[in-house]
Amino acid sequence: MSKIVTRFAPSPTGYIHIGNVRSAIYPYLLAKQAGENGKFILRIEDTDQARYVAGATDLILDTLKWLGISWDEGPEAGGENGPYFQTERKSIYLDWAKKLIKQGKAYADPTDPETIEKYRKEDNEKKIPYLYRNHRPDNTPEWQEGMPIRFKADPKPRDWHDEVMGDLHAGPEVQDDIILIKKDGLPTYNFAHIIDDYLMGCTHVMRGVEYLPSTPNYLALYETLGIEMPKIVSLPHILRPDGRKKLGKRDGAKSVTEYREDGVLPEAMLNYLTCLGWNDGTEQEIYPKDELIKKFSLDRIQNSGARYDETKLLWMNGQWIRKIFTEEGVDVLYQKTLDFWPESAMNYKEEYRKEVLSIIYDRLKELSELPSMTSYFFEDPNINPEMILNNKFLKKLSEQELADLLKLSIEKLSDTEWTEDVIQDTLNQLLEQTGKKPAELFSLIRIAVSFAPFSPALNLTLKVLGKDRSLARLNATKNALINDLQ
RNA sequence: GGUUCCGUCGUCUAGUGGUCCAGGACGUCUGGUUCUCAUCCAGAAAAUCGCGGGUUCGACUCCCGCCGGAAUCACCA
Repeated sequence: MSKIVTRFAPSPTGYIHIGNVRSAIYPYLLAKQAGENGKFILRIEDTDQARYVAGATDLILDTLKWLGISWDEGPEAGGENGPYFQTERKSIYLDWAKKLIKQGKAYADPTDPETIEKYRKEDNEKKIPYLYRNHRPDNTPEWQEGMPIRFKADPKPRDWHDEVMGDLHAGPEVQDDIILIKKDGLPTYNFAHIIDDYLMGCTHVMRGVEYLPSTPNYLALYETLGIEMPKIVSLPHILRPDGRKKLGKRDGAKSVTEYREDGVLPEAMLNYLTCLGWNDGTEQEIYPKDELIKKFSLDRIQNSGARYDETKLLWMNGQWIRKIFTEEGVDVLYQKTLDFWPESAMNYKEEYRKEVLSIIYDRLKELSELPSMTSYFFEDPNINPEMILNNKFLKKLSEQELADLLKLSIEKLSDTEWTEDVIQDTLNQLLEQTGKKPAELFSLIRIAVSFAPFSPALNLTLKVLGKDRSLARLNATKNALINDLQ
């Protein structure tokens, strides 16, 4: 198998959001698929000092780690091709640019921004496309610090192959004298990524389709630099839920870590995002990471944009919660829920929290629902007789009748051995004895004990709650009903 | 405006000339699982395959035109 080196090269301008994580996931998957022959590099493109956000790099690292995406080379990991921050590679780019000047393929540009702006305006007014190469100065000075360096374009028709988009073509009119080195001495993305990808041995350049229009310029650069072109992989956009536009921060694209706080599992996130715009041709929906790595393929990446659908992500999260519980057990799932329990749960033993988790897990879509779903297991609920009296199954019964039913239930349950099976037997006997429908008796007991809109199966709820506490709550509710009567 | 890309159920998608009056999943609706909310199971509705022409015995699949949408045209990445 041939070597595969991919990279994710974010700029530290903020958090990673839903719309752009995929350009980290896909290259990671592809590199891992190659096993020993694969390498995934993380490179920080911090050449824009104006947009630089302190702490953004940590945010990026944190997000990738959470998703389970590890890098073979890059910040923290190190590697033989470092440094991995572009600002620390400043002199490398400058050397390459100077070499190009010497060969007459680039030039120092003394033109001030105002003049450039004027050219642009004039061309716009004349309704001709603005191309800087039409305004190329005749005599260019020796380069000195503080002066940008421009590439001397070699405009001609360009054909290339894109692993996702297929065979592509562009005419000379899109090729221009792009800036290689800015006046602050740092390179532009256009130049830096080409040098870095080459030096780092990248075999694939995976990035969003927004770079597709500038690819002809890159092609020209590869050519004059004498660099073998890596495979180009253009990833279609992830679209806003409400339209066809690409999802960006401006449209409220949530950061990936925001979902961590909501209790979305990284497994589900990775699964959902990978399958948004990619599938293996089968009807499978749920893929663990190792399977994603094994099955991922460039040629099955969709070439049109995909609408982001949070509902499906949440569905998938529910699937993953259940999958982890049934396949790996409570303990594994419990470890993932640690940050989500209500405060009151901390007064209880871990074993108890696990018991609670075992009976409510299949109702969870997001882990953040844990507190509202489980609070009555940890603190006594407020007794609210209205909830019983207005219940659709119970409102035809009188308060007296309800109190009597509770009284009888308390008596029977007091003599019951507290296991789920025996509790169920008792409940069944109660049904027979009272002649009530399950909808009536069970609803009554369930509400009396939880005052929650819903709960797990009654026998399990009682079992986990414990005998003393169940009976105490039943009594309290019964008394409240009786007080109401007087 | 120039350039380029894209176009199958509401959404994500399968489909590479006949097995497709188009399959799966999410969502929606209905029913079932001794109470609730979910889960799970069963079922339903939902795509004249953007439109119009060709090619062909036959097209969602190939060709042309049109329309629609998007991206991009920075000393940002």
